[in-house]
Amino acid sequence: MALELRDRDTGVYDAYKAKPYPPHNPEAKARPIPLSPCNCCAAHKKAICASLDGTELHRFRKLSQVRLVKAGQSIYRELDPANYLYTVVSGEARLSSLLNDGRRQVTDFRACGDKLGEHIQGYYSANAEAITDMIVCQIPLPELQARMSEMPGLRVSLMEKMETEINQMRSHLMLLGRKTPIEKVATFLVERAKKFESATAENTDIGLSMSRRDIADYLGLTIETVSRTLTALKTKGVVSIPSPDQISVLDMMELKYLAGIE
Amino acid sequence: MALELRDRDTGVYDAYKAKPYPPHNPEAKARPIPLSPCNCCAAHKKAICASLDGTELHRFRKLSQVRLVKAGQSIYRELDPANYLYTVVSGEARLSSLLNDGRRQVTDFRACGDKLGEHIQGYYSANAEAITDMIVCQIPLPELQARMSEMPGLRVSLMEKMETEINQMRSHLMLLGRKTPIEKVATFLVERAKKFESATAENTDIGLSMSRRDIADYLGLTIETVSRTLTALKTKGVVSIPSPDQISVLDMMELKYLAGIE
DNA sequence: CGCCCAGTTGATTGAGATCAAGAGGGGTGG
DNA sequence: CCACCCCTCTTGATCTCAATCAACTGGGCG
Repeated sequence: MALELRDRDTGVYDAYKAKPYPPHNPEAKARPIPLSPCNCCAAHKKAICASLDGTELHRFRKLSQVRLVKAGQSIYRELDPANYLYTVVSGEARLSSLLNDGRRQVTDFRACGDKLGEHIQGYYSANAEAITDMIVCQIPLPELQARMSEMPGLRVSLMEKMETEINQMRSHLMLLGRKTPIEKVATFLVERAKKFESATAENTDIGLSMSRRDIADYLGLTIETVSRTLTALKTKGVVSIPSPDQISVLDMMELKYLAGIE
Repeated sequence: MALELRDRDTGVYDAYKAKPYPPHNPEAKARPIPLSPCNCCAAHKKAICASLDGTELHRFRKLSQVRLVKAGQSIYRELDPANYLYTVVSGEARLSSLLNDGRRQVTDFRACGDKLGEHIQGYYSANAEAITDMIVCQIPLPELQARMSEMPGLRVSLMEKMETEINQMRSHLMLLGRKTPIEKVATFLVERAKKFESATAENTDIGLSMSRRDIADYLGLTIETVSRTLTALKTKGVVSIPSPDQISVLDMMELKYLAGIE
């Protein structure tokens, strides 16, 4: 019968065992940075602290710490005690979960203004790793709780972030469950172009800070399929690929069509 | 080349076109029910209103309406203006999204005490349909907003619901992106057993209110694969299937193992 | 200079989708 | 009450596309 209850120890996913993801390195994970005011922070306007002003912001700033995380380092791991809520100031992070045998699902990429630190019952519910050098701003969770009681706006803006997150996850579920590889890759490129379009004036160049493996694990594909699909898009004249981490969209309409615009 | 940019109009998903999902029926969608106190509501302890007491609860009750929705009817549709937040009192609902060509992703099933009504910028972000006869409690969103400002506990418990939701969605992403059909079905059964175990004393009977198509669209599979996988589990002696909507778990340890306990 | 690793490309395989047919069960109407 | 239909679920046969296996390329770095 085609559909057997295959033993999961038979090495189906040997590729993952052969090349494990880099180990956790808690000591080296973060470097403190001197205090500087929030209102000149690159992430301030997009982050939860945007809802604060004047003295509130100042008090909030004193509770938080800015840290540098180098590319490849872990910010926190699944099942670590959750001590902080993080805001990405610069750089990009990858959120992921693992199965016992090493299969990985990347659940999101987080950039400037995004938060990090989803947790459940006091423990982080995913792995967060820097995929570029990063600056993050961390605030201890107990302090945040206290601040939220005093400043309802803080809780409101955190809730809004969560609503956005839920809606993004919903389309990600659709992507993983029902889209074809071409639709997946096209959707990924369109979303990425959208996320960063405000930054770069009018060009549709997309920077990929993450590896093909990261993209594959985000889209529920293999690296080979991601690579082949990008080549197919290039062949069709929809994109050009100056370098592996640089995609230039030549035909955004077509790309959106291929993405299956919802 | 195997990986072509296939035209999405070529009828790949004809099965969906041939049997469209039932149309929306806004008039018949809900029937008001006489007022009764919240503290005898089946969902009260699990729902967001659990954080209220005494006069607060009474005021809250007067703002909300209880309605009966028959199996198969729509509660709201994606892109409808979002007017209410719902709490499921009894029965079960299905949340889903559609692609243009009819492919469907079921994002969640909601039962007693769960909320309904995720929205973005004033519009519902998914379809909610009753899969059994249901009783739901609806509160107008503007009223809820106002109440939340006065009663912070309400906002806190709504946030907690959202956190739970995000964590469930994360494991759903892992399931859709990286799990095999057996793992998907086993996970679904384990989760379902967990969700309803408190209700039924000690037996591990699982009631399936939803069709095979619903399960397939939830797990990112076809109905055939769901059916075959259930049969495989039965053949292996892990479950018995007294009737299509009734699963009895004979070996919960094995089922959890097959689910790839995260 | 040559190693190493990420990415690409090619060949083959196999799991799950698709296509097709049969079984069971509930509801309706004669 | 039974016969028929309809619809869902199951089971079987076949096919296809993405995974797997494998080889090659090129750029960065010691």
